Amino acid sequence: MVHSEMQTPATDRLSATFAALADPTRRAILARLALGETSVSKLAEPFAMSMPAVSKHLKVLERAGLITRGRDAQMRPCKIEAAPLIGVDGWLTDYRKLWEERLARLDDYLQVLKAEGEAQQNKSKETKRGRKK
Amino acid sequence: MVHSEMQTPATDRLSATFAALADPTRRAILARLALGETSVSKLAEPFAMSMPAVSKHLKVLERAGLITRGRDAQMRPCKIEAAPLIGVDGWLTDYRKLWEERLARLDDYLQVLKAEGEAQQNKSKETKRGRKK
DNA sequence: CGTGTATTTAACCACTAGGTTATTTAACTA
DNA sequence: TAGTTAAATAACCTAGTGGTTAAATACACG
Repeated sequence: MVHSEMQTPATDRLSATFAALADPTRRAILARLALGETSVSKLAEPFAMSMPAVSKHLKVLERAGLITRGRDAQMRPCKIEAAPLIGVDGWLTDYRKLWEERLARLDDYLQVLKAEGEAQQNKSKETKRGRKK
Repeated sequence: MVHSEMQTPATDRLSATFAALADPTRRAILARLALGETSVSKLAEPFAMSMPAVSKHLKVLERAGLITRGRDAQMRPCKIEAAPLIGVDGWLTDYRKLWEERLARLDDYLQVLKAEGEAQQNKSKETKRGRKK
């Protein structure tokens, strides 16, 4: 029962998107591309790294669907694609209430204190440790 | 001549957040924690992996600030933290116009977005050759 | 043709990431 | 004191990532 099976690290779309965005160089490239299509050389200019390194970053972005590449003579103009970002936005939607609720609670703090006995939320409340706040 | 200088992999906050979110197991853990605090064992239950593996995932989430851990007897209840997600939301804001413009132009694009969600479409329409400038 | 330009690919290296099993720490319980 | 439970740490393995330099590919032009 050894570990003869290794799983693919990030095959799904969302994982690929997040992984691609997890690098500051790639995010800078996207920021540049948000202004318009550009060649690879132009993209590489601001960075203190070799062209092959940039080329690899572009490949990661392309495989994540965050950019597409065309052809203009020797140049391969890169264009940003919004679809994966929409995916991130959608994923984030499920968690927005997390901080929006918290802000709302700050506003209604007095009422919360008042309505302490009112049991509207029946989430896991069984761990009764004396946690004073 | 040699390459004895290695760049920081992902020290900044946003990179750490994206890197933490780039794993389906960790996103599942976050989804579970969005419902309320839970112990590590409870978190590990749905996954076909060992506890140390889950523990490592939790450490990644913690270092990204996405969770905090308390203490309740032997258990270390994990709690989701919204701050890094707000950071992602803020970063995304700069790119929202990218697809909102597009939505304004093609309003049936909404249906495409709704219909997909898992489909990886490599549409090769609109590959217009750039011709000479 | 050959030459210059733009970009990718190949081969390599150090380090990281995600998993395992085995061991250790920490806190409750009898 | 020992025993049990919850979780973390240690040591290890394999594959992936981010960078390098050197060579290969693709295209335009004289």
